[in-house]
Amino acid sequence: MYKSKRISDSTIHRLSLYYRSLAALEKSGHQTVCSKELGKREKLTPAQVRKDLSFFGSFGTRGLGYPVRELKDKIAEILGINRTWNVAIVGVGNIGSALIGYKEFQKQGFHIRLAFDNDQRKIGSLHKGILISDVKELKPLLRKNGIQMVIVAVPAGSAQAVVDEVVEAGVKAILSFAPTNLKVPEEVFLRTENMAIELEHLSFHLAKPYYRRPARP
Amino acid sequence: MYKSKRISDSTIHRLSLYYRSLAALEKSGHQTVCSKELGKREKLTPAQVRKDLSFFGSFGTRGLGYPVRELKDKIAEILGINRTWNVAIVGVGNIGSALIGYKEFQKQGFHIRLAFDNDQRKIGSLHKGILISDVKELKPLLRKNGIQMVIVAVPAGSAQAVVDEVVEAGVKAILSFAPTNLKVPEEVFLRTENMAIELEHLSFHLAKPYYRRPARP
DNA sequence: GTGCAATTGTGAAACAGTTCACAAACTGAG
DNA sequence: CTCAGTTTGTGAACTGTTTCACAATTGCAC
Repeated sequence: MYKSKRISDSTIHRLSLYYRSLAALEKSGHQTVCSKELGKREKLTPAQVRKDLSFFGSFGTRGLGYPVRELKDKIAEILGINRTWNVAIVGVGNIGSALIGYKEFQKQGFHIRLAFDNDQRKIGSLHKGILISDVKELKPLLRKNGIQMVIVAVPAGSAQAVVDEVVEAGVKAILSFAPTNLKVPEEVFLRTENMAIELEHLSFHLAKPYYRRPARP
Repeated sequence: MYKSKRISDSTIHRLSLYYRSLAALEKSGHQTVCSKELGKREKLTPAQVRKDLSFFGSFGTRGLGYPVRELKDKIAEILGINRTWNVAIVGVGNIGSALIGYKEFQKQGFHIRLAFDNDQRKIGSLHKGILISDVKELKPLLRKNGIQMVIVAVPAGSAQAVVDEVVEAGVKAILSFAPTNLKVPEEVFLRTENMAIELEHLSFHLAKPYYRRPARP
């Protein structure tokens, strides 16, 4: 039975993985899938799959498994991707520019509606079909366009100032690519992504001598 | 005392955070820092900081704290970023292209030496100072240039084929941005990054009604 | 129908990660 | 040299997550 409880980040992350596997399964014509198969595809134990899903309800049929189409829709609902979201990007440098053109976002219903920069040479120009606005216009434009999520891709030094504006505009979800710590009020959800840290993770594993790889299941 | 043990991903991730805080502290002229201060800067408990560091040795002085410069260097050594790494990027689309120009990599000693694509219009051209090679040349060129890490930024459909080549070339660390599951042999370290999943995480938090935000410390 | 095989949903157990709490070790003042 | 004040390093306790194991259900064959 469904219980309201704190759902862990790892569970949410895995829901996204299940969603992708289910989408693939649906495409290849599967009607149902069991936790064993879904687990195999995502390198997880069947128990993990069942436990994750059980936090949100009971969607399977004993002896048979889960209905692919239905479960996929249910997860979309849980993740809030059964709808579209209005997203803005601040900072049209390397990363920001890449994200504007990133097809996967469109596909999942994340629509990039606005892009901002502080470089006069970029402001007013079209970038992959998006007009780049002056970051000075950030707050009013976010409000006016009903933006719900903002991706911050500016240098570390200017990130906090941008985030403050974004918060003031009433946006409650921010994804930052700035390699710095950011302060946001309690009610705003912030995630920070750092590509360099990902490479450092690789480097740690190559560097040894600390760490031993655990046995695979 | 230093104990060889499986180090958790979270600890490794936090080491990267400490490294950044320490670099900032060094720049601002601090000689020493205590776990309380370091924890405050990264929104972690002092105990967490001390525990993380204790996995690798004992670097502090009781009553005083940690020597900033020394600890920073030590963490660099642990993470393997006290040296340079030769990195190649496969796929010069939105993401790949952004990463080629990403300054933070250079700064941390990750040098992008090669870039590959399968688009004849891109092959042979310079992209932000890097010559784009034909992906058909992948294996020999990785070998010849002593590439130690590869970033895979190709569409989901071609990712496994690329990864197989990369593995055959003897590369032991791969960072993938392809939204798909990849198989690699036991001895190869693979991390998969997926921007869309990050946005789905935001979306989950906005969507409710599942989840209740936990109290902040 | 009945029975067999399959698979879920879920408490309980095991494991992993975090925080506590305190002895040990150091600094600096007097 | 001693003492008060700090802060580390680390077992132990705690908290959270994953895995186990099994009753409860269902599908399907006959």
